[in-house]
Amino acid sequence: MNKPDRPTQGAWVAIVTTSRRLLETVEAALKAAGHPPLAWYDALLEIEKAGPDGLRPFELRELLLLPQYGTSRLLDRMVKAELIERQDCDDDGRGQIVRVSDKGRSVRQAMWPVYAHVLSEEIGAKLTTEDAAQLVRLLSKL
Amino acid sequence: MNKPDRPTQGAWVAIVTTSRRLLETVEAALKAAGHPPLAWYDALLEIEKAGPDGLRPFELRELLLLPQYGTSRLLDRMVKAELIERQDCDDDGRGQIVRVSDKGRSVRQAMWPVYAHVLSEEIGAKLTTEDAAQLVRLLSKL
DNA sequence: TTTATGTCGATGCATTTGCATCTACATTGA
DNA sequence: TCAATGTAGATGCAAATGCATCGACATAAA
Repeated sequence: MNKPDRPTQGAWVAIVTTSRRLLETVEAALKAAGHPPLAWYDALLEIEKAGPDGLRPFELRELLLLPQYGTSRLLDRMVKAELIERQDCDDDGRGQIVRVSDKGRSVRQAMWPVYAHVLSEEIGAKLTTEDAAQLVRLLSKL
Repeated sequence: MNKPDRPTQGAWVAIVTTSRRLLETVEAALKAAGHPPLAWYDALLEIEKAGPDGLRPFELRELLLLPQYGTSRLLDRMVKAELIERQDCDDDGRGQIVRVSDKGRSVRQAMWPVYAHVLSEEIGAKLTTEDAAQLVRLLSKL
């Protein structure tokens, strides 16, 4: 039961506060532009990447690391917003297939510039390429 | 409206996923040990640091970067759990003073080993002191 | 003083999350 | 084939969060 040393605590605080601040900035920018939250972007992206065959909700859950009920309800809302379509699965009577709609595609496209802009300003402008690579290297140890 | 480059996106993903995973680990450990969530720890720590004079809710809000209503309700719950005491402020008729109770102190003390253990295992064991310092240096640019 | 404006903190209401559990189908194995 | 067990996804209910607004007091300006 070791106590974390000072540098460890410093790293922890830096990670948590930085990530929280950046997330809030992104969410605020999306909301200000009248877009859905970031989670919808992530979901739309994965569903889009899955192509015309669509994606099973449990696959999305694994990709986004969401709880099962969270996934179910996220999909509910996105269906209601007509960004995706849910269809019963042929192969598996328990399951479903989820696909993006045209509207979903265009919403995701519209979100990207807003999202990208924040990332450029908040990260791209503040880290050199080497900094960013170094940061990834360090974080990937965790 | 620059597009973020690859390293920038990589850094973003690394920050967000790492921080989420670590936070979930900490929260899960606290819950498994029958303790309150991490936010309570942070609040208790700040209130304790404020000493016998206590702390004004708006000061806590600034320290923890919480929304105003979030602070108000966090304090509600902590008062109900008898970890802190709320008292009307003499100087300022609108305000209050918040202080830790003995129970609050002991709960925070009990939380710390659980918290510390996760930090040691998940960060301390995986980063050298130099890594941690470097990480802090990079994140503090953001 | 009075009045306007600002700040502190609470709260009603809608939305979201968390937890536990449920239903329906699938798979294993006797 | 039929029980037993496992997996996909939904959902009722409680708790937490977000948003807007309010009431009470403070402060500045007339």
